[in-house]
Amino acid sequence: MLPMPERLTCGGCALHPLCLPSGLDQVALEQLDSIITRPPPTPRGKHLFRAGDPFRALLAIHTGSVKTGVLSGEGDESVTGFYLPGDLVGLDAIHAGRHASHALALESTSTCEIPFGHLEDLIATTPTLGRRLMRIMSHSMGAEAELLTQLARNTAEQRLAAFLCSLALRLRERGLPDREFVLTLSRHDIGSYLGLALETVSRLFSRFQQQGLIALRGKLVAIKQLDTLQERAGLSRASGWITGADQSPRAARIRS
Amino acid sequence: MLPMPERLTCGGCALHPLCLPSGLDQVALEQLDSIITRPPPTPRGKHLFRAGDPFRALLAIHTGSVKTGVLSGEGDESVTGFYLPGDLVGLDAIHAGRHASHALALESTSTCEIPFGHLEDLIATTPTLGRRLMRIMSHSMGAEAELLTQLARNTAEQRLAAFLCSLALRLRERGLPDREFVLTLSRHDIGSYLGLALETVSRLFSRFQQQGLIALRGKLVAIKQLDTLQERAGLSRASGWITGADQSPRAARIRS
DNA sequence: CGGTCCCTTGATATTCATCAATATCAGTGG
DNA sequence: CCACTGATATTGATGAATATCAAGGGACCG
Repeated sequence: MLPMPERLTCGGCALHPLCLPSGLDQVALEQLDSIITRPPPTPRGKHLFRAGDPFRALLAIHTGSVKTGVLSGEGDESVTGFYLPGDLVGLDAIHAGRHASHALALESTSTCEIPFGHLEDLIATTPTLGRRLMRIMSHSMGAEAELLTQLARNTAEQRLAAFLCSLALRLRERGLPDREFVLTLSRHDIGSYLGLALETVSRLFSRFQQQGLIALRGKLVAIKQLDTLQERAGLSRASGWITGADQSPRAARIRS
Repeated sequence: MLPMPERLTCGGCALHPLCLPSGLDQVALEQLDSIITRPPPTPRGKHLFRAGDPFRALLAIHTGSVKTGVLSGEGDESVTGFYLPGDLVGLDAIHAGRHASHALALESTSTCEIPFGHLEDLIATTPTLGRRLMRIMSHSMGAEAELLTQLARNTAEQRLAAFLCSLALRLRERGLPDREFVLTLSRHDIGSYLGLALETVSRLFSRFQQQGLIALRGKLVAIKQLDTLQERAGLSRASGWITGADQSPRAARIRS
């Protein structure tokens, strides 16, 4: 069985099960293929779109990674999202028909462009597709809410540990190496995403390394003890485990 | 012109322009009416649904207010959402078919129940309705992202000021009194929502009152100087205004 | 009344942002 | 190949914002 040469169809894409086409039948897949285009890859540091740009298409990450963010009055960037292959970028712009945030390639990134007008037409005749998109949006809302409680309630250590755990999980879902990978986000970006100063991120990385939870070489990270990292993230407590001594510096950050 | 007696139809509802039916034609409206039910009001302190419940229907708040939240392992509640009339609750449960959070009535609350299975059927034949729902979800995602950057980057004062401003705005959109209203969320809930201790919320309320920005009598709040409150929220800086001296205690909470 | 819940205010402790100095690395051009 | 340069990362010292601890005051309710 020789592998077929890769074709630019959703059906043949390895990310199929995670991305928009998941669960669609053959007919719907072909319709989707007919409206999707694959622009040339965006090089590292270039914008996919900017705040204020009219919203024309959803972007599915094919390879690479992307951050989204907004600029404050002084020009500081707040990182609001971090996207991996199979993720859909731009969903929050549907409402206003205009992007409220910018998106920037963290490495050379290839995307599938899904013109939204065409997608809406397709949805009108293919309800399955609409259901799929709604589910993705619902999922995305849940993930955002989870991040929100992370930021609101947890210590810096818990946030960073949770970030690493969730990243490892997402990489595994995509069939990518999940115990050793390159952090395409800088320390600064991670801090901005998690609401921490870049120095705090750096210090925590160092601490985790000293404690043998991870190994670091520049932007390359190796997860050594995912279980301990999960405990540090406070996830064990959320599920009601009894893990002996409470590891967290405070019993609870927000008193009840 | 005597007012018609209120009928249980979306077309006759004052919240029409904000809620799901916005922009629908007469036919679609009647279809929507045919699947929506209005259960008896939920009294203050009672649950609309709990975490783990199967997802059956979206709830549109008709009158009253609702908070959503999750429970940590120790039973502490994290408030994740705050809903007013015209808002749709439960969108994040579509994906999993199960509620990840609970919803609790903050006062006697009347809701419109929209069975999701029926709604999906309706959407299959009425694309306008699907578009409307997607826009609502997109809008909701944007709002969540905004809250997220608020929590990640701003001081306690900025968060609380922003909370009050956005609440006033939402009340105005709904045609409700927006300069004087009852806070149905407790100090504890507000703190949990904004990632602050209840004492900090209380202190900030006192400070705002001393400075004449608001007037407080228990849960009753009167907004005295919305413009100053907006400055405190850091919104003026985001839009690039030049307001003279920088009011914030630190130039920027996260260094660039 | 007595109890409970919610709020307010004060004193103290702690996390983490900020300031600052140095180290590392990638790219560029001599 | 090496100096130069700018971006990025690490590490230490300090201070500020805010959580925590503590005590008391109202309001509501049985």
